[in-house]
Amino acid sequence: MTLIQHSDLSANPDQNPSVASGGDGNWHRQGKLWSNLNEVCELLRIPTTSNFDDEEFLFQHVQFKAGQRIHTIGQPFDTLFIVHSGFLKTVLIDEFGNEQVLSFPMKGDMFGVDGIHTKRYMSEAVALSNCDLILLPFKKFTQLGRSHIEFEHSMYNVMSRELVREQAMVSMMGALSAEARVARFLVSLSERFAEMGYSSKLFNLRMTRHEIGSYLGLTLETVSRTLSAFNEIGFISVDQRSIGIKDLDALRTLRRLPPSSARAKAAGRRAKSVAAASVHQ
Amino acid sequence: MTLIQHSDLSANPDQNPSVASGGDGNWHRQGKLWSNLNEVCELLRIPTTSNFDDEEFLFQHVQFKAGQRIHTIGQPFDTLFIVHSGFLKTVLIDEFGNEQVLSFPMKGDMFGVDGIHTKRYMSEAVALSNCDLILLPFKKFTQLGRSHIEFEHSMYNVMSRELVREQAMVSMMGALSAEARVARFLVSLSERFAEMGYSSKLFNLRMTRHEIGSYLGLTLETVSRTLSAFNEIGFISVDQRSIGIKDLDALRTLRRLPPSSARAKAAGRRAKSVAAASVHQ
DNA sequence: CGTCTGCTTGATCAGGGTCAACTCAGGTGG
DNA sequence: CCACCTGAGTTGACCCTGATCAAGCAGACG
Repeated sequence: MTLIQHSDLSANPDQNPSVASGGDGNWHRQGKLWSNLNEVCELLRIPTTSNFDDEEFLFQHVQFKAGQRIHTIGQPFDTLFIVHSGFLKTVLIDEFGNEQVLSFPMKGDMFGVDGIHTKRYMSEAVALSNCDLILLPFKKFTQLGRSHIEFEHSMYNVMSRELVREQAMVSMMGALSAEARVARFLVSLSERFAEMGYSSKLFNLRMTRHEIGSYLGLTLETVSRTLSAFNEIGFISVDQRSIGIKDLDALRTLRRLPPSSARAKAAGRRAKSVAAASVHQ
Repeated sequence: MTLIQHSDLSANPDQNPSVASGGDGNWHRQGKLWSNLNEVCELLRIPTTSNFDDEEFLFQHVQFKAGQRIHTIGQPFDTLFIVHSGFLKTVLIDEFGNEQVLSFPMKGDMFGVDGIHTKRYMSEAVALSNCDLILLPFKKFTQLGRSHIEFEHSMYNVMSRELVREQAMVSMMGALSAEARVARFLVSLSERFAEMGYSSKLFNLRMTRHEIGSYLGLTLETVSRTLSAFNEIGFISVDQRSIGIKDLDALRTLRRLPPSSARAKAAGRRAKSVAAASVHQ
């Protein structure tokens, strides 16, 4: 079991968060317990033309503490989750217990979508910090799509966005060098923090080197070495979990190992090539 | 707009059947031009409780010849595609023009989903063989979801399935050795062919070694070498594009190949059960 | 018939995985 | 308060997997 250190906390993860019974009250310490549809859409960064201020649709919040598991692989699916605050990871566990990090959901991200297909979650979600999540019961979700047409579009939108993100991930894993992967990871983190209103120049990693490595298809040693190298070059400053971005542009355009050849070769087919390949060299 | 010769036809797929001729009629050589909702659902391998035999909803087919492009990156999105017959690839093109294969859509697969988010296709789809595709205008798609509830579920289903597939892809690229990737690729192809009613033991690859390599995050040389190695061991037989599966179970459980020194002996003894050999991690 | 593209195979080399030693921070308990 | 422990992180040494470079072959096609 190469599981997480806090597994003791998640000892009772079966206590289904979607129960939504107002009975025990220990999980609403943050005070904010419900969001309306407007807030949800805003959080998801999807445009809403009409006004959903009506209290007709309210969505419950649930809090998790760092280390707790939100859902596990194989658990029956009935709820989607939206991150209101906090940081998480979603992982796949292969046939022999090795975990593969798939994403690091943070404010405005949705997860649990992989459960729709088989009606069971195909991945596991774990809180990396204390989290405030919005529950989006799948039933309610589809109902909403029917009654509010633009919300329906939004949902397709979010799912499509996830798919595009995964595609970009595959592309990165398939083509980029270790340095380029780490660099892009830092850039995307920086941008994410900026979107969330935090500093894009100085932030704290919420995940371990091991988790970063798993996410990027690298070992923790390689991640550590690469960060050190960036630090020496002056691209960033590193102190444990604290990262300072010094030269974002360098990180953004960094690529070692130019995948070579294959260049014009690909366009070959009947050469209707659109491309307009912005060359950088 | 810089598209294929059929772009004019697909630009306006909602028109009634009588228009079908349209002028140049070379694309309806297969005779089958329209499918109803039942056929579409069956093709997508999603259960349908009710009966959609009504001719109310008909979906136009379009044929493409090998090498033709169905859509390109950046092209305005308005249509999803379902493969009725034939083989395709979808590719991402990075900033330097290198192509990364994302999937090999075949009968029953849907593609174009990545266009929903930004209203532009984020990938390019190319026919690897002559293809018969079903057009699913996104407008019609969402309308259907509203009027036929189980169809709506089905659509979420298909999108979720795609996402799960991508996740598995990421996991594979991040964790598996070259041999394991090629082995799994062959297994999944075999299973796909079985589903489609073809032989799972003997089939033809529709894609080049280069495309396989791109899909798996490997070079074409590595793919070629790995296939040759599998051939020597007796897992498969290879002759150019023709693949014969000899030991599916070995391929399925393979993680790492024994060193080439030991490999020669194994091959000599026709040893077949050495499959799940040395494991690391 | 020559050319082109796809495929195979060999030789070489380096990126990054593996193993190991060590430091550091935080938590625990005497 | 300090000794101790544990897990995260850093760094070095080594070496293996798979990329790169290169040569040769076969089938398709104008």
